[in-house]
Amino acid sequence: MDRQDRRRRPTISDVAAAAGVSPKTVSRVINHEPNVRAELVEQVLAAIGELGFRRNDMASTLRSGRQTATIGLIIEDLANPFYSTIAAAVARVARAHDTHLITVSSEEDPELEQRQFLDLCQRRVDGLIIVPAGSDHSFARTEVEMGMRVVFLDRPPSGILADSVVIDNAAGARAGIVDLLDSGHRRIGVIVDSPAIYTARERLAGVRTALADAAVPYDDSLVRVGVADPGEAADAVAAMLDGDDPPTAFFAGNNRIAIGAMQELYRRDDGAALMGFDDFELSALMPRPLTVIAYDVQELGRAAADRLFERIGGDTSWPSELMIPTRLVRRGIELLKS
Amino acid sequence: MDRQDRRRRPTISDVAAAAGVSPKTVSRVINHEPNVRAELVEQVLAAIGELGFRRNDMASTLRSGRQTATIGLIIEDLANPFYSTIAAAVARVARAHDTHLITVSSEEDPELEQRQFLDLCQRRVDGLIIVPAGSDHSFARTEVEMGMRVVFLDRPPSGILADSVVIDNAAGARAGIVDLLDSGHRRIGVIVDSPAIYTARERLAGVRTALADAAVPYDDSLVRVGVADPGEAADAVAAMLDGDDPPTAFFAGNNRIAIGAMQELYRRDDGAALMGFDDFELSALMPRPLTVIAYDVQELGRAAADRLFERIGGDTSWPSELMIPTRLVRRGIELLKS
DNA sequence: CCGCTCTGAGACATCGTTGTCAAGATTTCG
DNA sequence: CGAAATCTTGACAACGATGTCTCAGAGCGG
Repeated sequence: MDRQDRRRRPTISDVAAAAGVSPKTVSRVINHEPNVRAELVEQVLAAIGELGFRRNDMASTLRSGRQTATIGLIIEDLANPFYSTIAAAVARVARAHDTHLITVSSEEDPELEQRQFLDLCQRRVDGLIIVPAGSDHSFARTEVEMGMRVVFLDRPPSGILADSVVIDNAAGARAGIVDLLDSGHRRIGVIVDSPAIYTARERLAGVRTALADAAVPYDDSLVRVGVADPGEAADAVAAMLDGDDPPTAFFAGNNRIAIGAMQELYRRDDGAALMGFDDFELSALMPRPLTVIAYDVQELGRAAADRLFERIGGDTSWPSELMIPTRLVRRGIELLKS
Repeated sequence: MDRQDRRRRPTISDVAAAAGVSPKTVSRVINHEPNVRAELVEQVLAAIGELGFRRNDMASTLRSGRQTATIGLIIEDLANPFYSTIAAAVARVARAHDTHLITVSSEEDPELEQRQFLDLCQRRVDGLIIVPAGSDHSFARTEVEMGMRVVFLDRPPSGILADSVVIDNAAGARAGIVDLLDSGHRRIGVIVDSPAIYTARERLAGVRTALADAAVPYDDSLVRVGVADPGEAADAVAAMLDGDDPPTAFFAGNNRIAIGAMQELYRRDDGAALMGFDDFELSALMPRPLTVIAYDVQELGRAAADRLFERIGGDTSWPSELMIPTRLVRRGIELLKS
């Protein structure tokens, strides 16, 4: 058996010839158009089976001007559970619309993000969901003007007017702080990521609102921004605990920070309360159970995909920003007193 | 601002008109073909920028007969970390080949799997990686004959001759049993999934080989097949422990079984040794650390993608079956003596 | 100054499919 | 029974891009 001799793929014309009809009639049959004699339908179907014909979707799309039934998703890294959960949710919605999903990773590189975006536009996807890596998306403007639908996920767009679906970061952070205040804490150490990051900014804003509402003074020595990894978070916790009038509770602005903070508290066997933001796989299994501001990651992806398909379906209303609510998940804070 | 008036997407002819050249010349410019006067190149590029032209890849592919620079991946469920890890690995390889990846879920439904497969063929992807859900893939034969490259992942194909990349299940299971035997265990309870499943079959075969090599009789009362979930696994463990001459060690054929077995042993505070197959996120954090036969899931995806791109690159050699080795990861079995 | 090669540019056909239109065949119904 | 309505079918062009071919003009040797 010679594995080289691959038959040429039969075209609609080959089928037509085999069935003794015109190409157009074959087209009618494969598209289930009415008004074809039953006998001819049989012949055509037989020829299709015989030859193993399969319509070339690209040619079909080109000619008919129909949608490509493909959408794109640009995320930072598919190996990250946060993003793979989103991808799965988007894929599920896409399938419900008989649409395929092309997922690409931007690897947090704004330049790559832009290349991937334009690439997918060249493929004429019907729409794009993008978790922004860069901070300027004006490059997308031309495409949007020419009909590309774009939904921004987890972070709002900049330099362009478009739909977005984000978590209600401010409200979540606020609720977390309020909960700590309700437990009687007055000195709360706040550790967040760089304010260059949208989510960090929003969460810090929520913290300030909660403190202001409770008339608790905002103490700069109890706030540390720009913390990027667990190690730095641990250091920040240590520094605050070693200061005068140390905090009795900590608010960790994301899960990496929560892990670092937890480690330091655990190491010192310090009983301070800890509130995290972002739930994660292992949070229930940390050395001490961790109470967090959680949200439904699937919902995030689903909502963005739903919005995108509304657009694809013809919705031309003004761009909207949809906020996914957060909820406080309490996990045995009492254990922290041990 | 009227959000309805989306400009028609400019075509190569529009650019040609704007630049005062022929469409072919525009084509030459965007494809970096030689022999175009520098002055004209400038004009064309200016017109492209002006109009926001972006080549229609579908039309380009259709005419030139080039590849679509897209591959497909059919998995069971993207939300499952095993599959998302594979998807990420495949995507990485694809990107290195400037190729996009369409990932679809078969949801373990053989019929859906077939539909998805044919769908992707219609899109003329350059190749497909498939984690088989069904047990007969002869439907793929026609496509393969007509040039579609297909690589089977994690399970070999049936009803068709094609490349596959699988884990060395038999050798892994064998190594696990040998390890238990070396620790002095002679009565080993074996619990595996349904033999209808390739991996379960292979693993059981590996177990038998190891026992035979060590001249340990194969005791039917110590083997339970067709165990599908943790609950059943726990029951199986219980039944064996309650029997005459109970096992001193257990071999769990997959991670769900390991979890169930672990729960039952923990519940009874039974000190029997436990060996799992498949590593998983939490295995280091189980009530007791779990020793497992592990393998590199990323490597699995990477190897399959590499094979696929070899094929796409023109390799027409006889189909191969590549085996990914396993390794034994020991995690404080001594703790089990507690 | 002639014939030659080589370069740069466009005309045209074509990839595989489908929208449009027109023509012949058939049915319907007054 | 004949005109109108309907059904079937195919010819043709076109979607947007590019491969092939042709041709005008530049450059060059003798």
